[in-house]
Amino acid sequence: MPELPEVETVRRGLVPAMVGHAIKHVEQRRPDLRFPLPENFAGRLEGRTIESLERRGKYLLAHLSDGALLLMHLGMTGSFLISQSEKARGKKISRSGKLVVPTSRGTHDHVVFHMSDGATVTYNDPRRFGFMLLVEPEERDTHPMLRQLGIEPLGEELTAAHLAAKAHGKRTDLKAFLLDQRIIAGLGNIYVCEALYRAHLLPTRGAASIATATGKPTAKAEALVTAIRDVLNDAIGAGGSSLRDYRHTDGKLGYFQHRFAVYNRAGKKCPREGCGGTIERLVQSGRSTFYCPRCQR
DNA sequence: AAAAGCCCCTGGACGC
DNA sequence: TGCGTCCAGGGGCTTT
Repeated sequence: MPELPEVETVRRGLVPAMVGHAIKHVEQRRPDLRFPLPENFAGRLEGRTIESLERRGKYLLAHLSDGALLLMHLGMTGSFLISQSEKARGKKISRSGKLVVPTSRGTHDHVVFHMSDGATVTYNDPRRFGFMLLVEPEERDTHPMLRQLGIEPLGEELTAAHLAAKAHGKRTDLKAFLLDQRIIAGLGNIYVCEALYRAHLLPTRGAASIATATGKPTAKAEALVTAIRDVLNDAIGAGGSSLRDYRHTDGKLGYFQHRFAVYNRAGKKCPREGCGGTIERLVQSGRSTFYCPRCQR
């Protein structure tokens, strides 16, 4: 799933098709994703224009012209595909007289947005861990799904001092700390592994070890902040990672997975020049961690 | 209050 | 070819 770089890539892909355009029609093909879709979902969207599309952590927030917010999360396997409607590209009729639907309809296409400019935006999600909710404008920061979110890692709030202050006194290991969306919003299993590798820090070390006894940042906290920013920016620059069913809004793949140093590379050589170590896998709080035991301390 | 498990769901990879 | 097992980018909820 989509972590911050993938969600940001999706957001950028959706903007031309959705922002500034009205939602003409919504096809809702099942009553629920992870949660039930909102009451009268299509009716509350149709006729509204999407004024902007924001990302907050791993969430997407579409600001609608009536003030409402369409809150969307991709879960593990959610993706959007943009295509042109039959009308916009001209209906194709086969010799038998049947309408040929230009876009193949996947079995897990759950919601289809038909936009006023002729684009269709299809939400596909095999595991249905994703969700869509409608949120009142004043709930932008207080809705239960958003209230607890921590800082944006690409904003100015991510500093060594901030991280150290949050880590001070924590009993968890550093990996669980970074995965906690209440601390930093948007990091997931891949980019936490990659950031820890870049910062030369063991995922199993205590979170509090990036701070002094009084909660001040150490050099480790500085290295971690730099590593987090760099890995996220590199991944966004590469269009995110495409693992399994994850795709861009245009159906193309993201290429960052070719640059994973540790994620999913157990048994392979550490890519660092002259290291010669082997990437190992371990399980922390039920999830795979990949790291280089020679580079990371 | 914080931390650790369990669970939601589908599908792909792998072993037999 | 078929079946069983394990694993997967997340996160809410329940239990300790």
